[in-house]
Amino acid sequence: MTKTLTTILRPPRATIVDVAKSAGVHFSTASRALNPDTRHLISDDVARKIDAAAEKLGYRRNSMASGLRTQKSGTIGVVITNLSDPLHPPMVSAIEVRLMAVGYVTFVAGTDYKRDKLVALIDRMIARSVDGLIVSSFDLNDPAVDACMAAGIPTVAVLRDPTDRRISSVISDDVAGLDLVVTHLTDLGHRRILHIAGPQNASTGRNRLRGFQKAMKAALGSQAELSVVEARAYAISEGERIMTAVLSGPVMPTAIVAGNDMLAVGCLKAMRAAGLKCPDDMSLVGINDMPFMDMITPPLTSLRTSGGDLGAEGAELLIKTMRDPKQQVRHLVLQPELVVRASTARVPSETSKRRRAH
Amino acid sequence: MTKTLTTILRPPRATIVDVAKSAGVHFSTASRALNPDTRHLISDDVARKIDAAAEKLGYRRNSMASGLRTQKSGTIGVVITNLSDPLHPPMVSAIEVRLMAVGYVTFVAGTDYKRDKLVALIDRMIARSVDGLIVSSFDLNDPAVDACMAAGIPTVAVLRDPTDRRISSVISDDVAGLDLVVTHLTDLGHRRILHIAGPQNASTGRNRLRGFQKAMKAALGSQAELSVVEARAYAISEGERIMTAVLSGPVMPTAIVAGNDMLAVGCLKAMRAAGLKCPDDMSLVGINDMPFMDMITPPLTSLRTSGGDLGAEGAELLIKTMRDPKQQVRHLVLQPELVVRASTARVPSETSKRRRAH
DNA sequence: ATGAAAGCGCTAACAA
DNA sequence: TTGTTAGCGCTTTCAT
Repeated sequence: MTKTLTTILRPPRATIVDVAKSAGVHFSTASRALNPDTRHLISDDVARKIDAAAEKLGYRRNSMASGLRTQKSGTIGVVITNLSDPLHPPMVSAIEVRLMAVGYVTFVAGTDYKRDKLVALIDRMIARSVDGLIVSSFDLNDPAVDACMAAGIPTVAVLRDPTDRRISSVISDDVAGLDLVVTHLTDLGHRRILHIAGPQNASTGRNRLRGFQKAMKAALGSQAELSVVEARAYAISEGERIMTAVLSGPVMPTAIVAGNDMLAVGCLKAMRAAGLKCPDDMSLVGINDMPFMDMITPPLTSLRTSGGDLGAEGAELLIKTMRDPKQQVRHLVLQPELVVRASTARVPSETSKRRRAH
Repeated sequence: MTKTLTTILRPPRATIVDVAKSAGVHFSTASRALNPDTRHLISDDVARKIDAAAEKLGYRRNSMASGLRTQKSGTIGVVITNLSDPLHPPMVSAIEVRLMAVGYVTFVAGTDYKRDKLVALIDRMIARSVDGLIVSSFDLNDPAVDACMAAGIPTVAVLRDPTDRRISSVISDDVAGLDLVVTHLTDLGHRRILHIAGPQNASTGRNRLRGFQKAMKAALGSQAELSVVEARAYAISEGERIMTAVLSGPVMPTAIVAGNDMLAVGCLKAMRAAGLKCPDDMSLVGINDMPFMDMITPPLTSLRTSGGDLGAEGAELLIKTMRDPKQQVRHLVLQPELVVRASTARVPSETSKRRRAH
């Protein structure tokens, strides 16, 4: 009478031994039959008998026991900065769906842009023996990559390229994208364009800034008036803070290229607060084309990067790397697309400005 | 020479035996020292020696081995409908953060509102020996609950109440919330109010409809003109489809209460397409107050339910249930708050309507 | 094609 | 306080 009430009511999970007994075979035979990779070693009718027994007993392989033996957990860690940035959910979903299809489950966790949280999370994932890691929060030359490598865990960077030659990455082509953006704006007559750059320790921040500078030079040559301010984070509040400062400054840009949509939304708030009309007084472009950016006022012109594609390609790359660890390091660069909406307009001429002042 | 190159370069993870050897103690002593619950059994200096050895070797407990032994995996399954509904990320984050703090990691997966995906996911989570489950996609009287109970897994429902007496839940008080909404609208003079109800197999859909009807009767008595149409899903496309149909119908409501914000956004799109102005021609209220609802045009009046609170309370409840399985089943009901923005206005009088027609 | 046996790394009951 | 031992459920090598 040592068993608890619940144990009596709910029989413990069936093991292969139970299945084997019920089918009248040795448990290792049952193990082989129940395992796709070894099933061919077993005669058809015996295998079927074992299947029947397993079915009858509601057998499910104990993943911890098999993992302990095989040194594979069947789990993948997904580390992102912040689930609440709308770019991430489609990415995470795509990763999850793709990996689920090949039998993995995913641990998802967010770092909140905190370096030490990233390190702690990766450590935890390693302790959990994840079979692979997808990380979208590496900084440039991030030391956290070392931890992954030291643990020998196949890792791919998504949305960030830590520029570590040991790991594959999938990113959006920010340089090409910024060219699209800048060309769009200069075509509309803008010359004084301000870039609110993302954090420069993130590859996105750097690449976009680089792309901006390159495109400005290409479009305007020496005429280009390059002005840039660096945001401390990809956050609405940062966009708001910076834009507020800019608006109280001496020289006003005619267009803003925000480092991402969150920053753009912040800009919009600041403009609104200052009584400035977008795009009449100032044009604004975001990056990522997050959900709902078509619903805000004005609908935001943005560089579209499909989170789903990023995630799917990242998962694919990880699967390849896990299957063959000698797999060559690859860097996928997806092409973004400029979605022109109503936040960008022809630069206001001095005359029209005067007219509107009435 | 059987070892592969990588194995030679990267020594296998240190085990408790390695630590024990290095510290000159028996491995079970090391196990005790390394385990918070049993550490007090070990003398301080020996424990410190073991810590040092563990540190030196970079020891990390093998969670599969210890899980196999203790029958606890240290993992929690989180099943939601759809990560891309902006209500969910804050909820998931809150869950993750709270559970992480007590040592769990979370598997997150989405069902896409598909019944069979829910069943498959739960099955998979059970196979993975999750120690607990948080599910926000149960239908009313969902048979999937049986699977959780049969497996003896502590489970809590969040955002949905399957009304199964065996499981705890955390939901928002929809009846009280709808009363807030309806009162707001009737105070503005609205009488012909249409409710676009969520799917009636979801508790949210039902409770909101019930709350709507009750509040309408309470506010308008027999005057109440109750009209309701049921959406097939909480999706923008559904809101758009339904609203389009309504707008081509014979009798026009003066206000819409959408089953959630996604439906509301759909409504807005349809109104816009039909050249109708919100709120001048028609008022609109959403539910959930998702992120960015303050940025759309017009800023949406919505019933705020904090995804973060829901998640945090759900995690709390799960932790309690896991600690003490005999814990009484509890149903938490959080109070929503009406956030009045610009999508609701005084009902247009016939005269003002005529005037605007010029 | 199947059976036998060892062992993955850990925890916990029992002994000393 | 520490050591001994068994065994969680599974895969896999070796033997038959």
